[in-house]
Amino acid sequence: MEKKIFNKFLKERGQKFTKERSAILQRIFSYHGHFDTESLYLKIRETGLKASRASVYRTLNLLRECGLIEKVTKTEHGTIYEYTFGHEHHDHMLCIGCGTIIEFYSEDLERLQENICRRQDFKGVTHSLEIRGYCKRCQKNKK
Amino acid sequence: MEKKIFNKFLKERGQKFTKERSAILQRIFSYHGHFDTESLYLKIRETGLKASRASVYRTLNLLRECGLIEKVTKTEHGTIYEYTFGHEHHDHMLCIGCGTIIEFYSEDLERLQENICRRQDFKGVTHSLEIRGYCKRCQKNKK
DNA sequence: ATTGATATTGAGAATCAGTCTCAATTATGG
DNA sequence: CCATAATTGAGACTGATTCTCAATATCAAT
Ligand SMILES: [Mn+2]
Ligand SMILES: [Mn+2]
Ligand SMILES: [Zn+2]
Ligand SMILES: [Zn+2]
Repeated sequence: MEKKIFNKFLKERGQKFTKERSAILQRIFSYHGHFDTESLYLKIRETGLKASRASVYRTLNLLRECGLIEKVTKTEHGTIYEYTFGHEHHDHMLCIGCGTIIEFYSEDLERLQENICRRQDFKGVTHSLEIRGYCKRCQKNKK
Repeated sequence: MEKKIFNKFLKERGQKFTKERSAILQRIFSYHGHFDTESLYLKIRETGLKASRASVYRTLNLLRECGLIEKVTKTEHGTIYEYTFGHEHHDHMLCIGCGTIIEFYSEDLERLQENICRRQDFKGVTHSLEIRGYCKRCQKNKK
């Protein structure tokens, strides 16, 4: 399914659906969640498939333009992406203690943001809300 | 006022309030808003004061720890900070067209976020909400 | 004011994610 | 199969940020 979408996207731009791009897409699809560029690159090597770092970076940009993945956040160690096709929009809590990412979605929150944009004559396209703090477990460990 | 705070912060850690740190703080204070590291560095040179890039980076980190400034966002061209002391908390809309930053604050939004955290047993410390889209002017220009 | 212990500075080296180069290779429509 | 244009990958490059370390500045105690 996602292959079809990517293929169509590439065709429309006169670009090619190569082995490397296929390998990258396949691996990302296997995550069904968050991943960073370097892990992705290493995972691909591990599994015998091949694609250079350059191709991984290039393909991630294509997949983003195509709408299959999104940047979640930039850490000191690189950009974190997530596979979004077939996943509902959501925002993130990030535990400062252990790095855990909690996903959440609130209809009220989304609606409220739309109202705020309207009030400012701003046409919102995307947004990212990241709440940093301590997860349940890390709160306990601190005591 | 902000000098006093920074000074106290440094003393408590056995650190020194040097000419360079003073120059950097002074310049930041003159912005009363958003700024990026490189502009800050250049501005300091322009005005005859002196501080190396290394000192600017080091001092920005200190000021952040001290709570006088905050990171707003990371762009491809570097980190953007803002002076927060004496300014109320707010979030940002970022125009994809022209780069304009609009600040906004919503009591409802803040309260809603707190509720969401509570529901997940998450202890929120900070958050950043960035809405990307098109400002009033850029919406017009597109037509 | 002098001293001494400690923190800071700055020039340039180092780091590191991400991008670019370009010659060799591959996909694709006909 | 062919021709053409896109892609690949190794390694060079970029640009922001951090690190190194010898020279210098700060400051509390004398
Ligand atoms: Mn997610
Ligand atoms: Mn602001
Ligand atoms: Zn945690
Ligand atoms: Zn605009």
